[in-house]
Amino acid sequence: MPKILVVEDEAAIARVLVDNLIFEGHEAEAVADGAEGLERALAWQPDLILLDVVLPTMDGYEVCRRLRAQGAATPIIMLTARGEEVDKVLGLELGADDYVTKPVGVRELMARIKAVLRRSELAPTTSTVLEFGQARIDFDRYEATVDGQAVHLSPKAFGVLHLLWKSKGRALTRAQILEQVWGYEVYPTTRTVDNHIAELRNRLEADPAQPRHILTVHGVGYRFVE
Amino acid sequence: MPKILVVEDEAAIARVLVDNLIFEGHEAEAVADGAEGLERALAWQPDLILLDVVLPTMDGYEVCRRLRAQGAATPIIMLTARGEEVDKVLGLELGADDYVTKPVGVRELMARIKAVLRRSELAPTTSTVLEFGQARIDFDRYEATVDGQAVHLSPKAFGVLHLLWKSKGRALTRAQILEQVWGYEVYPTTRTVDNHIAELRNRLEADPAQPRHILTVHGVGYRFVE
DNA sequence: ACATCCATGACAAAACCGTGACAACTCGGA
DNA sequence: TCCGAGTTGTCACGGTTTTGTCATGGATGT
Repeated sequence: MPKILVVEDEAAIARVLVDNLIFEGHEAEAVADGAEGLERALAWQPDLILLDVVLPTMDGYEVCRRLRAQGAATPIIMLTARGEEVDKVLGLELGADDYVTKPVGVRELMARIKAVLRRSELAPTTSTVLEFGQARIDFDRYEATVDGQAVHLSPKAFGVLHLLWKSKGRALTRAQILEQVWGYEVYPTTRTVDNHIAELRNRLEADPAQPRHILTVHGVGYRFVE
Repeated sequence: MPKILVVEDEAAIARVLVDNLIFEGHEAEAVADGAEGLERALAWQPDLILLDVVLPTMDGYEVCRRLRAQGAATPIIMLTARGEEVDKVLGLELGADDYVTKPVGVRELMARIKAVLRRSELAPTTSTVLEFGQARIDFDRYEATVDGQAVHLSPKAFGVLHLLWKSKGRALTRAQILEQVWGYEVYPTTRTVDNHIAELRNRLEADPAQPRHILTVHGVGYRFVE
């Protein structure tokens, strides 16, 4: 259950936010000024901070800067009024993870929160090595092995597999795969994708006729499971 | 091509909006009162709703509240007249995604629409996993399990179930189901729907003869309850 | 010039879908 | 309560669409 700290001086908005956060199954707390926000953030160690820019005692930018200076990696979503300078918020200088412009729909805000939380959970997945079954694929080195034996994969095959892996589990249409791997301009037949899928299965699956990882979703496209 | 519903009682404004939306490449429809708006929103499943606050039969706030109560996640842009009490906190609570004050430039409104649509695409889809009884269906992965055992569903079956779920609780006619899942041009017999319902019941219901979730509404169609 | 890669099209295999027929059921009226 | 019209459940069949596979020839880079 993620802990979320709301730093917001308008009581009505703070209440709405906290209520919704709790309804979404988070643990939520609100404080009304900047100094208190900083203190609470350090003491409570929330998983995410919703930080208004305009605050008494210390503005949101400053809170953000000081947190980062302390080495806190907590994701921060800034709440800015429409028309405020937004560029610097996301810059490295401040290190906020996202920002929203008020007024903002609760639904959208909740969605952003989910997105940021998910990203921060997944963050350490910097690994470029995929392993499944007997196969091992290193996308940095463009190397693949099965049972320790090197097998050759074409560049496109690497691309397709990488995309499927990044989208782990989700079914992707052939059009999506083409767009992502081939790029916008080029548009080969969707049948082309099948070819590369076949190559991957033939070279990586134990039984290419009964694939266990590179799966077909009839009428839709393909998906990958580890 | 995103579908956009305009709920606006001033015919002149509604017409301008619809014309512009169509010109921008959207599919657009207008209705002139609140109750009708709610009904159309549920039946047509638009991708975005432009919702006037002042409406006959049911005001915009109420339409918004009821939609959200039904679990609809459709993005909503509220249209308020200048000088009206724009209670943004109230709006926040109701889950509108943006506000626009009339009179508004068409260009600005179109820009907002684009922004909201883009955000809603990027937003992490509010759970694509449906669970009921012993069944679990992941619409992203096109994967279904019962008691943890994988079961196979055809693409159309996924489509039908997804629609019923989005309209949870409400009865849908076979014609509505065909329109949403199959699309405009194609019009198979309504009996075809029964087939896919049968497939769903056979594979997902504990006792297909006594369905507890995928229900028949005699003389109307089908409805789904969790 | 050579090897690799890749897009295309043709064909076979598999999955899916629509249809129609008939049985079972529902509901309202007699 | 019974009956009949209309509605829904079920099933199997055949056509259609989608996918797997392969061979061919063009493109690219060495």
